[in-house]
Amino acid sequence: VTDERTRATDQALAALKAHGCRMTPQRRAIVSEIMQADGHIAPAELANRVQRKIPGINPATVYRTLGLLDELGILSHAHLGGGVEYHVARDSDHVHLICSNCGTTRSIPTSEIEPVITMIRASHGFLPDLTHFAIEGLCSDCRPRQTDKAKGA
Amino acid sequence: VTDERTRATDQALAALKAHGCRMTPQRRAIVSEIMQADGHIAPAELANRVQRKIPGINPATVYRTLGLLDELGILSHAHLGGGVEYHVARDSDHVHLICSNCGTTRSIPTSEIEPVITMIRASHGFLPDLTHFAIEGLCSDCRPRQTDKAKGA
DNA sequence: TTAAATGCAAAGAGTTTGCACTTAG
DNA sequence: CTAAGTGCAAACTCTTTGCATTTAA
Repeated sequence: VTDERTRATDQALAALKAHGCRMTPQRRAIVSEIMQADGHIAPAELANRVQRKIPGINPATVYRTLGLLDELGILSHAHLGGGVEYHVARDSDHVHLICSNCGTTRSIPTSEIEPVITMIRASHGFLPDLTHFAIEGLCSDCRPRQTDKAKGA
Repeated sequence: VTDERTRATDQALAALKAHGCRMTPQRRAIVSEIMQADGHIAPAELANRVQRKIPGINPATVYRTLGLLDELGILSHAHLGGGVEYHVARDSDHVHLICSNCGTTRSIPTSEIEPVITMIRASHGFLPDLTHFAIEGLCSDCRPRQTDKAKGA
């Protein structure tokens, strides 16, 4: 896993370079840190983590870098429960299911809900990007059992 | 429509009263205003509207009243694109589709995506509440035509 | 060298909170 | 009367922006 992330970091830095951006220690730290993040991370939290490694770094720099990486298509952002979170763009093919009761988050690959997308597109002409917003609901542990049979009452 | 909303306002006020809350001009204005709102409204926007009618009213009062109504189950909130929005709880059986290109918002009744809910529940044991988060995507106007045939390329 | 990038500090939006004052019941 | 409700002001979180300074190339 470490290797993958190191490589992802290098690729992102290379992409920045290719775009004519300069290579600063701050950017290296920010990019490295977001690659370490497990899936997605809120900007403020990322700023905290980076600051632990590069004490002097300013939140504004983190925000600017995130925005830049988003524009370049290296990162994407999604609206999860607690606000916006960033993630590696190529890792965006999964949907977040958040349990409104216990707060547990699960990810499922977009492919598994492909039929959902097809269905909404067919009936409403709308092509949903289900990765952009989380889906809240009740996980199997928190869901009352009878829901299987009687969903109404 | 006016009648319906007047009645909804009265019902909400009655519910507050039944809960032992006092009836103040501020509350009357806030409840009335949210019933006038078309579907859902952001707290800050609601505060603005109410302030136009009761000039002296304070945003804090609006936020407190919204929280109260949410706790009582009269209102619910959903995470749409621009943050949290409140709506009448009993009007929550629709899903918001937001076009990421033109910003247009459409609502579709939950019943129309019932199969989606069933599907996710069946395959993942997760009972989604699709009304709680918006679904972003491309509307029929903004969606490239070829998407109908070749969705990959 | 020199334009890009950073740090800083201020501003901003949206929301929450403590506390004294007001007012509904 | 008296506790619930309000207004006010301050604080708070997260984020953005202008500008002087630093620094990568």
